[in-house]
Amino acid sequence: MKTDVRECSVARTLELVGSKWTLLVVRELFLGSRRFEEIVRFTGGPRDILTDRLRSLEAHGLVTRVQYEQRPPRFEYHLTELGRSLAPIIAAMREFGDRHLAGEDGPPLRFEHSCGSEFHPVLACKACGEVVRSGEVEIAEAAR
Amino acid sequence: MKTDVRECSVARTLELVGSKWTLLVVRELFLGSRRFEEIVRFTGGPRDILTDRLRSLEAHGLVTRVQYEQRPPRFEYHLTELGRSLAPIIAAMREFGDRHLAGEDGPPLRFEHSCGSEFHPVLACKACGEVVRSGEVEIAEAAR
DNA sequence: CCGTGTGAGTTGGTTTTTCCAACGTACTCG
DNA sequence: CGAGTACGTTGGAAAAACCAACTCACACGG
Repeated sequence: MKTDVRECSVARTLELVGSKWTLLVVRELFLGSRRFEEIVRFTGGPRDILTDRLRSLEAHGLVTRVQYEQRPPRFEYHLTELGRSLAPIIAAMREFGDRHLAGEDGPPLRFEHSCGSEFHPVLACKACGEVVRSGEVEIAEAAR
Repeated sequence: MKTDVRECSVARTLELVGSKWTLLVVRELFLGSRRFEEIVRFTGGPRDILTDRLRSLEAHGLVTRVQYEQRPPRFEYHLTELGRSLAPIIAAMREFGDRHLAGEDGPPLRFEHSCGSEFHPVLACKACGEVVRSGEVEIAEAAR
């Protein structure tokens, strides 16, 4: 049996953020959580796994761990520039969830854009600048 | 210890597509694979797990399993409309991978926006429609 | 009509991950 | 002093993933 695994950007990205809890950690950091206890509380993930995910994100340069207190030693987690560039992935998931798996309660956190109104992230097409809705993006070509 | 897990669209989306191999199966279907053996070959995933993922995607209405031959029984997998609306998620992951984890080979997946040009996702503010740059989004209120 | 091949799984057993509760450490506060 | 908080680590159980081999149903070549 020939095994002809496709090397692609999607697979490579999933290697960084594809394991359980990782993207929830990232979401939590986007939502403004900085401390370990917050991440535990708001994701609901096991502490040891979350530790592991944070270390892994750190190792890949998506997150920095900063000591903000020496006595006792306390740390904060921040997304790096690279980590923040995961925003479209989180945004696309939010969009999908909002549209197709909506709960009654709205988004748990409110962001504000510099335009003054509440920020709801959506994906836009870089070429035309238009906001993209589900169904407007199609596969163009199957490059086998 | 209070456990105040955040119910959000990201978490709900991850419940559908967050387990290992699922998004690679979806990518494969976007790339035009239809048959089980193709999915096995191109994702490299274990057959039993891939079976499980396909059943799960089917159960959630993201994929349909169609018999295209009775003797011997053979099946095809197709993304449903709902499944195709995962495109922005896959696109965002591809974009991240292309930009930051690039291999030599170009992007295997080409998406097309309805405007006609190749789709590269960027983040925009839903309210004003403007493309967002880092630092333009602030937390308005922590709704914990 | 026999042996080989293909497609789509299923099975049994091993390995790897995850999960959970409890513990440790290093403080602060009353 | 005792309780509480923050940030983990540990050990063992449970769940998930992995793998090779097997099944079934047929098709095809010799």
